[in-house]
Amino acid sequence: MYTPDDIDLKLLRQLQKNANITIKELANLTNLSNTPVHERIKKLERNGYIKQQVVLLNRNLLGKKLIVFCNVKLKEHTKEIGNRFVKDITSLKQVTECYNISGDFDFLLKVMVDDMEAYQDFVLNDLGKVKNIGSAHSTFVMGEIKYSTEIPI
Amino acid sequence: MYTPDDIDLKLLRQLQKNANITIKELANLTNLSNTPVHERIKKLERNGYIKQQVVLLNRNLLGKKLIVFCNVKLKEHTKEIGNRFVKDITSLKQVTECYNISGDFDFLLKVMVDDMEAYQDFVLNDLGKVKNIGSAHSTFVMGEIKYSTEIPI
DNA sequence: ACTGAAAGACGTCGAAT
DNA sequence: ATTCGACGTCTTTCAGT
Repeated sequence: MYTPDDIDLKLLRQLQKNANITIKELANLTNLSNTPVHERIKKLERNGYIKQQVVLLNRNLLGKKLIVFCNVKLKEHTKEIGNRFVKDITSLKQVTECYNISGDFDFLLKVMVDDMEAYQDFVLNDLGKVKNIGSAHSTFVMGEIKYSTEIPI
Repeated sequence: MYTPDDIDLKLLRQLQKNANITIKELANLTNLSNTPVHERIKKLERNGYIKQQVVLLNRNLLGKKLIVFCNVKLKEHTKEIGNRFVKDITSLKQVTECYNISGDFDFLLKVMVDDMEAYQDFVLNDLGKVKNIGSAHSTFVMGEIKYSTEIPI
């Protein structure tokens, strides 16, 4: 098992802020030359520390004005029913995040849609088709204060 | 104001899945040559549709085993107190997301830490220093079912 | 607005230390 | 494990349609 050292962590911190940065710039920041920087990044990728490289889009410009956190409780808590729910919910593209949580509810969904009408449609046509949902409670996002994909390292 | 057409949307869908894809590959997918693909991407960047290019890291490998959703209610709801809270909370690196929400609480924080001990430390030393918090309720993540940065377009 | 090709920059690899 | 240098590929630009 591979453990990143301080230089690796420095590279990861830079890359999760801006993946466009060139190897040459990273080499300057770490006082190394291209090759070791390149090899370190490849090693971090091979070992699963770097999962993916993506662009982040502006959801408002693309019409996705509404985020809703939807708390869901299942009717029963058997393994089969849980697995089925996970499979169904994962396939819904409006559900960008889903967590199994502690407390009064079983799952927390982050749902991204155009507007309130689209959310109503989501609840009726998408969530409505998912079996064994006992209850659901929606919390509406009025303002996005902070959104970061950075892991605090 | 610029509005993306179907080809632009196709490019955006690809790029938010994988920003490593080459312009040549995107050109093949859209039956275009390099130049228009390159120009379209630059235009989408200039117009703010593409905000950022980042790598996504594996939080578990980096020791961030615990995510907590923390619901916060302020003591008072004046503009000054709200602004101050936003400023304070935004500066905390463990708070990766923060939303102003409807319902019994005012804000929902997504907090990422190593473990329960680190969360206790966060609540006492970081959240504890933020003024005007009336009450806070923590929901612990037991399992991450889905996490995607993709905007559903 | 797109094609095709040319120029330049960058990622990538091998030899050497 | 790092440096240097060379090669190949991709981004980027430009003339032409």
